[in-house]
Amino acid sequence: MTAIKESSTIQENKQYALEKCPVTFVMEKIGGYWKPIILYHLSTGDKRYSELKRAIPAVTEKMLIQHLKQLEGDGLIIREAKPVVPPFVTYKLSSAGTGLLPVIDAMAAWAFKVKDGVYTVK
Amino acid sequence: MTAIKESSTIQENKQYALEKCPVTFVMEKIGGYWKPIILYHLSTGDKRYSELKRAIPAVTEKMLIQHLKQLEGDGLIIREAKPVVPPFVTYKLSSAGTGLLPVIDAMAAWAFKVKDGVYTVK
DNA sequence: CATGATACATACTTTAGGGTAAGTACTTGT
DNA sequence: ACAAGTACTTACCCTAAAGTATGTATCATG
Repeated sequence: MTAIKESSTIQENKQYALEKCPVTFVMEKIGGYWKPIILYHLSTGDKRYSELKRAIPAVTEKMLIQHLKQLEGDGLIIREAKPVVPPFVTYKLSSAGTGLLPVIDAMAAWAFKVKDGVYTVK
Repeated sequence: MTAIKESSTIQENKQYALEKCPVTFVMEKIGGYWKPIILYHLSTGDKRYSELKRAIPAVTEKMLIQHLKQLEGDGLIIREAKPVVPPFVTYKLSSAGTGLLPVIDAMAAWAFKVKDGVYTVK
């Protein structure tokens, strides 16, 4: 989680967009590169950290926890750690995270329409 | 439109994500900072370039056309230029772009639920 | 006694996206 | 003759997000 410069225009614009545009607000939450994928994997049930890692082989560990932490910080997922060793940590969707599933579904529906040639894209 | 390095891992991962995850495919299309906002403004009807500019005062001209070109290139919007001087250019949603509106709506619905305290986020 | 599995952390580098500032071409209005 | 409005373009800079590489703690097992 990188430090942010409050003075930069990009941050001011971010502010503007967040106030003016609900969509941008959502993008802030699920815009990270691997976030939608993580959310998708959690939509099919709770997963351990290592399960997620194996499910998404292309992501690095740094990116995985970074996004998990952000999603947790944003209240979209819930982390549960059993105080055992070796560690046993599970992640699951919160109600807010579950509420995002219709968004994910709408996106997937559009993408599949594109794939099926209903729309001509790119 | 910046040149991209084909060799970079980020591009490889992009490929992976695009194939594996329909949501990421959508993000690619509407993930630009001002794209959702542009789409939103076009959802209420055709707009001239200058109208969009005035409607979104915080965006710079460079960003505005850059994103308009990308959206046009992706087939989400249609550009119509009348060969007159001063120029008269109109942008409107394509059918693919219109098909994205449910996604936008689902996002907005979620954002408003968060605002109304239905979910606890951040 | 050292290797593997668990779930991370941390220092450093790269890259893509976004922003700034300025210029272009053509015509109408003052 | 000069500013203003139209729709861009182009060269350069800066930053946030992504990636690389390596390290940590604890215990069980061969």
